[in-house]
Amino acid sequence: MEKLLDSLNDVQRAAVQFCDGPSLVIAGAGSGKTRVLTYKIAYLLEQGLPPYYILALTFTNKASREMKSRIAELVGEKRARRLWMGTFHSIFSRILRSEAEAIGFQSNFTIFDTSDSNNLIRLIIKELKLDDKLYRPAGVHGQISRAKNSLITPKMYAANAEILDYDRMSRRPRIFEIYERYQNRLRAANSMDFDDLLVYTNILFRDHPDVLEKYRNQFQYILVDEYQDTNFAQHLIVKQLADAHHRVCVVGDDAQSIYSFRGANIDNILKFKSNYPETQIFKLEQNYRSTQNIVNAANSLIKKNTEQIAKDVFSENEEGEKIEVIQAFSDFEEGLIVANKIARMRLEQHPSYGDFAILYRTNAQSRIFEEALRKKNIPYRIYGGLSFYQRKEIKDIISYFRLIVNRSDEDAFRRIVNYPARGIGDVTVGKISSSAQLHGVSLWKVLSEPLAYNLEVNSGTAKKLTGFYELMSRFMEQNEQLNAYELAQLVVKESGIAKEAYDDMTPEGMSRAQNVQELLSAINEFVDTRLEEGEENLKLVDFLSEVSLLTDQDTDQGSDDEKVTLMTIHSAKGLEFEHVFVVGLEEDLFPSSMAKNEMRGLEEERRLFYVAVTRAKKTCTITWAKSRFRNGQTNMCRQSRFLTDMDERFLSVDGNLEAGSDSSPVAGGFWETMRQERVQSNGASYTPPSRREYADSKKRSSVQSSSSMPLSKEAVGLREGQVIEHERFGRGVVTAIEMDGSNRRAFVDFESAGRKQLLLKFAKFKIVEE
DNA sequence: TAACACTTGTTTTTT
DNA sequence: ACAAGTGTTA
Repeated sequence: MEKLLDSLNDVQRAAVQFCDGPSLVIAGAGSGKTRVLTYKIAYLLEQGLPPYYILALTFTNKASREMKSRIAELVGEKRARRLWMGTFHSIFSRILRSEAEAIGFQSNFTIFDTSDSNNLIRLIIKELKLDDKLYRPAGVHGQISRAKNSLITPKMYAANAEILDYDRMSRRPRIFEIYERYQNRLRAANSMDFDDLLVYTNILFRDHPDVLEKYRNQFQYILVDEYQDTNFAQHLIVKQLADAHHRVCVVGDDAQSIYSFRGANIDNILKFKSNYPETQIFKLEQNYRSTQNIVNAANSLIKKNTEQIAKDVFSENEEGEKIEVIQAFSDFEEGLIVANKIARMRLEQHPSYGDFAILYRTNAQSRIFEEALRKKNIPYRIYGGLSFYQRKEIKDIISYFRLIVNRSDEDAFRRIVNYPARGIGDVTVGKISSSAQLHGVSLWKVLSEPLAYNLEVNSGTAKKLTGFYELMSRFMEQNEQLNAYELAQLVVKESGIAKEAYDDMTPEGMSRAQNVQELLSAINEFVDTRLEEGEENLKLVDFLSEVSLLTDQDTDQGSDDEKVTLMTIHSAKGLEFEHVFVVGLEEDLFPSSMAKNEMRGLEEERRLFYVAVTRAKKTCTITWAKSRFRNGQTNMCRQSRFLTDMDERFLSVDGNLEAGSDSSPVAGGFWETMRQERVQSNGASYTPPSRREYADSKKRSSVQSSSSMPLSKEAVGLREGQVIEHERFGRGVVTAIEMDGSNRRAFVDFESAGRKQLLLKFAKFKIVEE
């Protein structure tokens, strides 16, 4: 341990060793925050505190997994595993499951994700016969979510004049009714949405002092990472748990608070000390990550914000290159410039592709970079977009699981009662639903005793319903014996999903089939790894409770891959790269048009930009485009105000930084011709493709391999003419490669299996011949 | 009831 | 441009 402490600087060490009271660690970007947290936990363990007395809360699953493995390196796997470490949502869902009865739930409650919530809200809006133009599910859900994050119950909501005024002003005065119904429906379905996990934890602690006492005693030391991103509900949970002993350490950086849209309240960190007057504050100000230039540029940027904790982040690394600011003529050219620069840097120095990251404000920007990179044969990996578990076919299967585990789950019921199609349509479901509402029971209950609830359907429909009922009942019975994987297999087979998926030979169908397969493997892996860790034979309910809190951020992490990383700035938080490109620095994009009107919003955008720049270790390049194709139109753009927020001493700008005056939108047709005629030179000149070619390149761009690239699951280097060996289909020649949304697919003539289309994301094969 | 064409909103970020 | 939701037709 001594040696361990020696590797820390003075402040870090002091922060690690201070364990007797509340502490606030203000951790500037790149200042070794995670290091302090992990060492601190190791230190606590070393002092003799048992691991299960330590509660460590993180913001993402990924962060907690990483920290866990780093702690395991320090103190051994065995002890690390017994820590209570995870996201707020996962830790408290675990606690809620074991205390479920206290708050009137069953421990197998379902967790709704955002789209589940939106669906339910849509349904309620319909039932209330409200205008769905005004009451858009996502908007209403946002409002409800905000209320929940502030621990405002439906009753409080309905009694709060200020909120009601606000709703009336936005011409949606009946949100309070929707909220109440929504909450009742969730409860009736033994379900919680994400926010409920925090709300009910608070209620649990508030109404059950004995339970609170138990966890207070258990969690002798509490650590919270990314404290600047906590919302009121989270803050209060921590406060309640820490109130007795005050042994709580929160770590964060107010300058990196970027989640207020989700209810994060920067005041939590700004006012931590007033909650605990005896708080010790540690400021980690030395940045070990970036060059001086990057740190200085970032500092000059963040200085423009008003609300913040004073700190002086500095770097003792080399001075480094200035931040290059490049203006592109169009979004298309922006992609080319970045791809070219990556290629050039690869030649001149020798960085691995994994050292590069392209960071953007919105996911929609990724595509243009994908295309540019693909043209240059640069391998890349995209994070974000729709997650595996959001795909329809996956959600459908999961819904089977949900209904098996929790028969009150109305949403799941609706989803699968006619999937695969078994002739039970909207009318029938409507009948079941109104009968269920009339009698105050679940849909499943009505289905199980149709006569008792006066369900009137014709005999044909009745037969179909019985069929579905028996099918599900069998699953429910089997669930007692079989483990998650065995049952999942059974469900896929017997429900007819397997048949439907594998019979469908369209490319979409094949991809669906592969997704189903992928899900089964995931479940298998889940059961296997848990088995290895010595846990019981896992049931479907265990898988479900884990999977509902999983996001695409967590699925495939092979970060040291030889691939350029493309992601939003939000998902880049906490990461670092040698060479970072921050792209799309234009007004109304970054800062987003949504945020620019309010001071707070604008400052948050600025912090977001700060986060982006400080991801870079060696070089940072910023680009913007004078025109951009968005929502089916090409628009002229003005350069972002953030560019002039930075001290130019740390920048190297091509052209001038004062934005041009052209801000009027330009019609697409006009712009297309411009595109063809104009050749912009930034060292790299190019001839814009004709409209036709451009469209083609989207659909049918062929990918060539660079031989040094290791063949991964995604088979980045696959190109036409190669011979591959496929797991199921054997040998075949690649005849073409196409893009299909975010998926690439290859057309292959197999020697024995004939012509097939493979989704490269999932296909398992080797390249045998060039 | 299912398949299909049509209309509409969407694009800020995610546990 | 695109996906998702809605309404219309077979």
